[in-house]
Amino acid sequence: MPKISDEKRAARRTQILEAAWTCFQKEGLHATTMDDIIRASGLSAGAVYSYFPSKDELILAAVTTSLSGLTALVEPLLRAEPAPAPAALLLEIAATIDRFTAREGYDLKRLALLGWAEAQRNERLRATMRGFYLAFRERLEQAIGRAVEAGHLAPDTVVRDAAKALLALIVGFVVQDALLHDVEPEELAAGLGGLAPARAQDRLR
Amino acid sequence: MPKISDEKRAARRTQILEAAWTCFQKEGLHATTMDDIIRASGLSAGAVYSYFPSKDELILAAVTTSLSGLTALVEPLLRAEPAPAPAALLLEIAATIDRFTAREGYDLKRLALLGWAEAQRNERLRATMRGFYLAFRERLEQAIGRAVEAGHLAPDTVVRDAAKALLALIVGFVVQDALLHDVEPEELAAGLGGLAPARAQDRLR
Amino acid sequence: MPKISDEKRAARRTQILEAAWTCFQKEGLHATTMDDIIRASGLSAGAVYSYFPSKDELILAAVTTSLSGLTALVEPLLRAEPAPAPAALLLEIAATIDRFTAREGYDLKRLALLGWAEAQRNERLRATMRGFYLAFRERLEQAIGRAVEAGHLAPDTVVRDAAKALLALIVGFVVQDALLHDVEPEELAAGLGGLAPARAQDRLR
Amino acid sequence: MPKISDEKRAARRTQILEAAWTCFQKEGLHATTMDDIIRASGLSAGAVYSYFPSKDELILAAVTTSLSGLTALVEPLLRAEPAPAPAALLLEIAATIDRFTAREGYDLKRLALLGWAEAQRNERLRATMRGFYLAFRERLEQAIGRAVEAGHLAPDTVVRDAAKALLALIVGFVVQDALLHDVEPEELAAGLGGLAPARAQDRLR
DNA sequence: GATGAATGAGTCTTCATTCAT
DNA sequence: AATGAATGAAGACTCATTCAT
Repeated sequence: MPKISDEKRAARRTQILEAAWTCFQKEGLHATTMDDIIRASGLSAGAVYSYFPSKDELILAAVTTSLSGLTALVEPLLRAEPAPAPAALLLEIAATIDRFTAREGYDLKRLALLGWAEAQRNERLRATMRGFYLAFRERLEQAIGRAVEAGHLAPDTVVRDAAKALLALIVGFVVQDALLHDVEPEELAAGLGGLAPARAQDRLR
Repeated sequence: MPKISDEKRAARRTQILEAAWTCFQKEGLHATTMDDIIRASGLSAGAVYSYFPSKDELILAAVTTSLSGLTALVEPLLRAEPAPAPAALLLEIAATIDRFTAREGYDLKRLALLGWAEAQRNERLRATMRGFYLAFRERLEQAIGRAVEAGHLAPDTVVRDAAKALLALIVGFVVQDALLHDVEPEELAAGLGGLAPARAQDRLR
Repeated sequence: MPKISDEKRAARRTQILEAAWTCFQKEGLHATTMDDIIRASGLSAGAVYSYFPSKDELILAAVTTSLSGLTALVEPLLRAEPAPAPAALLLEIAATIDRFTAREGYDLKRLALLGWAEAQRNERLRATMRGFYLAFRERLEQAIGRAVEAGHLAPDTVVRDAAKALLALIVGFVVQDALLHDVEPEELAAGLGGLAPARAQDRLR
Repeated sequence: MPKISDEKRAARRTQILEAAWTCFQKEGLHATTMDDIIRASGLSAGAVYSYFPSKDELILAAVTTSLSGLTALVEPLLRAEPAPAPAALLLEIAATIDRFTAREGYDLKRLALLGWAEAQRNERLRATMRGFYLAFRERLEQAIGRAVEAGHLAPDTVVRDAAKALLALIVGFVVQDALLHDVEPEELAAGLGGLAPARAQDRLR
């Protein structure tokens, strides 16, 4: 019988995670010290360590949680009926990321950049992100398949390739906006439309 | 006269930079210690510090140099005559990045991810990268303008938006391949073609 | 509750300060490394740094504390009733400094010399010492004023000038004894008496 | 047969010494790096090291030279005929120090403070300074003896004690002015006069 | 003789983590 | 269970001195 209830434990976890999240995107993953997080969380060092055994674990949890949150938000868009055209889907997803990002104190885009960099040297983080992005791309593939069925795309579309391009557009939007702060979801979607070949013979393959 | 010749100075600089470059992408920017770089360069601490006054400066130089190298490689593609269609241009650029990356010991994609993350908290790096990407996007705009003139794209194409989308595709390719290692330039280009709307009314705007 | 009591905190602070004090006068301010002080204090690096955020701060604290200690000792002499003649006051002050200095392990005179040198390039230390010496000289002025009233000195004595001369004698005693180790308070006081002009016309002004 | 003449060698030595002197009093003995001195001297590292084998040697030479320069200046005052009263002598010496100090770029007082501090841990410097101050005090004794003979002081004056007091006044003036910047030679001399006992029974001994 | 690039031991300081209370 | 003081291994950087050219 734990002295504190499970709900309280979960609340504490969230409290710490949000503190970490805030610190991470303000200072970066490495420049953030455990002391920063401890102070921001309002708990003691011991308390924080009883929830997360190491800084790496905290990083992993922060990134994973934020990824999950994003998934939950984007998922409905992928299921939308009737199936949207890719440009419309891109618009919705980018706009959702923007909205999510705008939440006070949290900048998902920044955290994404930090996570990608960290994944280069953190085995577990890399595996986790890999899994997430593969799953996400699969969902994109399905959505594109439905767009083909809906007649938005040509029947001979290679959905796997199209999903890769669409994922590139999405993460590329995140990077570009994080660095340049001048990309609107609408511009991106319009831009994709603009890149469509005017002549059939210009289509590759 | 122990005053070292300019070439020798430049050679030493490159020697250090390559050591840093290698270490950075193997370990990440922060996990790499100056001692790592010093040992990898084969010089002494003092010598390294006489060429680069701080680790930050070394990071900046490493990222800047790699960015410049890439620019030099991509530039000819942007000038190609006759103007290529966007998908073809994307293919060429992605393939060039791949080839550049494949150079022994250097993985440009990784370094790019690390640089973006670092730019979040390094003022000077951010400014430098910002300048680079803005300039690069402008070149993309010009190339797209020429593609319009060549009849590859519709006359009413908003080149600015199209350039944003194209840049997103390129950096998105870098991220996706760095994380998933399963994206080929050809697939990306084909995917872009596949995303082209089958029906006119699906084009945004 | 590992929250340490205030007394314990103060005791630790003193412990570190005494370690620093000892090291400083044995090795000088700059030749003393933080590691010397850390080892002498019996604590860890982190512990020492949690009490004093930098070496400079430790130097400042060491000098300030020793200055305060001296002030506390000398203050009663300045208030003595009836007001002593200057030579007697000088004797008492010098003897007090000697006694303070003789405390095991601490040589106030040495620390004073080191502090003066350091004050040349440490802004805050300079300001602190300046404040201390100005206040001390003011107290000397008051004591001299009372000596005039007591009839020890001529009514037309310029107390401000006399205080400057008296302060010079005191700090000059410190320097001379630190360098030559052959000056007794009694000799100094007698010497001041001996310097008194035998003829009225020899008095300046 | 040396490649460069003796005069040139001496000139180089002076050039280095003056550079060192300037740096030392601007930055302090320890904060001054050999590189500072090397750059200020306009010579190469090797050249400087061929004249002074170590930084300590340079410190010793700088202090010694400045002490000698001062001696040369003060010596005539000590020989003055007819023998001056102590207050007058003090005035002259303090004024000379002030004038010497005012020479562009050189602040003898600062250097004196730095030298005293350094002497605490530099055996050779300590010995050198000790010798200088002992000799200087002896010269003061002689001057005071002559003041007694001239009738400025009482015949029973203990010249040795009086010399100690006079030396204290002089070095105390240096310290006080270096720290507070508000002591004029005239005030000091007048102050000494003011401290003379109004009543015979106040004289110690 | 002269040069100044190179050396590398040594400095101050930080910070993830632990554990006595 | 909780606290936060303490640990100590590293890390970035400096600088007196040397020596190949």
